[in-house]
Amino acid sequence: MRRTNIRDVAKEAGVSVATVSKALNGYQDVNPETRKRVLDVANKLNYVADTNARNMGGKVETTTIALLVNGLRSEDPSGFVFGILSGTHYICKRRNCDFMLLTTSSQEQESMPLLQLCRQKSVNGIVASGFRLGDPYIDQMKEIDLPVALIDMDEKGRNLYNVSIDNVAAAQRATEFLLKKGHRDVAMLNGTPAAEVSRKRYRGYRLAFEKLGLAPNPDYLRYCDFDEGKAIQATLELLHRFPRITAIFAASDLMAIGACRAIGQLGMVPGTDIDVVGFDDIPIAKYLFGGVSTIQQDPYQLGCVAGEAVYRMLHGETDAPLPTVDFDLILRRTAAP
Amino acid sequence: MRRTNIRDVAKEAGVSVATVSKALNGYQDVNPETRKRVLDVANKLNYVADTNARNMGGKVETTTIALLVNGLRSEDPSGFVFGILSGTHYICKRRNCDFMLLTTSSQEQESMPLLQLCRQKSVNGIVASGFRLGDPYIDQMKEIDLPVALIDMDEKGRNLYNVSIDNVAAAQRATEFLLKKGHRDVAMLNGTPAAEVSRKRYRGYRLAFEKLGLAPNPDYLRYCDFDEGKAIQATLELLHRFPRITAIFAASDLMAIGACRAIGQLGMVPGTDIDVVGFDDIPIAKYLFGGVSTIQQDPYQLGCVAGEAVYRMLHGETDAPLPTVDFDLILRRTAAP
DNA sequence: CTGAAAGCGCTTACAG
DNA sequence: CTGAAAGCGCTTACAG
Repeated sequence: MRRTNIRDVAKEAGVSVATVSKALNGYQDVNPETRKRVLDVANKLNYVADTNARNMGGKVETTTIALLVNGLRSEDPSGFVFGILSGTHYICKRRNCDFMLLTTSSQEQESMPLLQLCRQKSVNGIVASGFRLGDPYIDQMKEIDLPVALIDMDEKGRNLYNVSIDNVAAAQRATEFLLKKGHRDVAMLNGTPAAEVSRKRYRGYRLAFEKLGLAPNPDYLRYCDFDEGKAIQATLELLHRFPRITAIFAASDLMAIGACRAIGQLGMVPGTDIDVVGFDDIPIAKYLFGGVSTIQQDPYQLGCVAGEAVYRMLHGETDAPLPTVDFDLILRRTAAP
Repeated sequence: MRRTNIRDVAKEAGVSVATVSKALNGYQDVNPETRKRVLDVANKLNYVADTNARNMGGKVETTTIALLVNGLRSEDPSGFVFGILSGTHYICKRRNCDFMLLTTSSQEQESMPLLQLCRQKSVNGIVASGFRLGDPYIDQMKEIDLPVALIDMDEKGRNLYNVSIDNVAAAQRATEFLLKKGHRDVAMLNGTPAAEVSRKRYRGYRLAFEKLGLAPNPDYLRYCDFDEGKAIQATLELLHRFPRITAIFAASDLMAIGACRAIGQLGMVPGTDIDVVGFDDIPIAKYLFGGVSTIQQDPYQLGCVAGEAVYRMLHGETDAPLPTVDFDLILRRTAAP
């Protein structure tokens, strides 16, 4: 059962393949009657031009934008990956691009250069998420000829566009809230120095203090790799060693949840005895501990902006500025006003 | 900046393009030395064969499996879509297929036939999710020449494979648990008659009664369209009209959560005054009301099995049976043993 | 073991 | 307005 091709349509319509091609592609130098006939035949025969052949034949080209995720897991409790994915996909659909999901890992990054991967998959531009400082692809993104929108990192390159909320400002806002409430001994549970967002959130935390002529106690900082279990341990240890601590700012909700659990284990109540503010507003945040106070960011919006950035770079529309992605401080039980 | 093609490699290696092609594709009738030289040159030149040309030239073809989601939203609180997606993607990666995400809606289904969509996107097989009885694509799936794995529906077709847990058995198990606890007035909050899973879950609910020589009270059934708000209303109304009801089986966790909220609004406690069992085990289920009892199913596994089914149909491997996707009854606070 | 040539299904200058 | 022909970058019988 051969797939009907342009020759079948041409024969049936009694014209040349060139005319079929032009009619189907909306060229104006085709007799309206001829066009109609061709369109009817094509429809009747259920004809759809072969994408591969199209991409080779002439100038027309379907553009494919890939979402490249580093370290994809089978679960996505924070909804972060899904949000970015659906945002990017939405833009692809609206802009008539193909959407492809590509995943990689540190190991795979070593064995296949980014450029080769993109060519093999016929990808024209990529939205990248989940990368960390030192990942091989990060360097390659700076040099590569394809447009790249990089989420939650801060790297410069010819075709590299950075997409994220203002992590410094967000962390500063969260910390300022705690300081204004009167807290002075505010600990921070951070992710990892390898994550750009961790550096920025630390800067914001620090800035909030500095604006009041204060400085955070360096002993109050712990890296927990965004892991709930590690956050529990770190919190237990912090509160034990430094009983003066009255508030904790965590660079992710999972770590904030860990902190709250630890607080509970010590017989205290988050939001009553120790204030806790997290980051992300993941779906379960509003349900736990009567509600975890947190910085809300919208991954769907990140995905949209990133996708749109890639699309525009692909089409030379670099003038119009893209919207910034906003954030919000959501106050719930674990750190009430 | 032209992309290096096979001719560049041939020239540089001092052989014909035919030889390059064979060497790169692992054909055995190539002198090992020649092969090595070609590989080295290709590597040096960062050469990657153009996928479009490859798919046209000869028999080799990269196969693309698409996940086709009907009614994709920007959020996925149940994690169901993400799970299926990552499962299907995993299989694609393992099987060396391209993974594409396609979405549709009732409206889009009307305007573009499934076959045309698949051809336009050069898709070779599809995993379909989110469809309902009466959707135009459902009928087309039965006839289409591409292999299709359809999740959570029950349709027969030449190239159509159904993937789901045994919804009847799962619903039966949940209901049996409630009956064994002594409940006799067990209400059911169902989704919609248009969803195959709703019909099956109702059958399971019914069967559990019948096995004890009983029958469920038809007045106790409500369709809430998998919506939390509607479940709240339905539960309030049910408990008001039928005070004898002591347990509720909901065909989704969101509806179970709605039921629990309604119970709370009436000054009662889920699991103490009224037992509630849900379905899905979404991420927040374990946190709400001290834990919602529910039927757990693993969407990642569904995605893997569906992807694998498509792959096998694509390669004529229809003999080896695919694993069934299992489920589990998870008992928590809202319906304790 | 190697290569010249045909062919895959399109698009697009170009000639008419 | 229409069509013959070249060309896109590959792969694969086929001949040598």
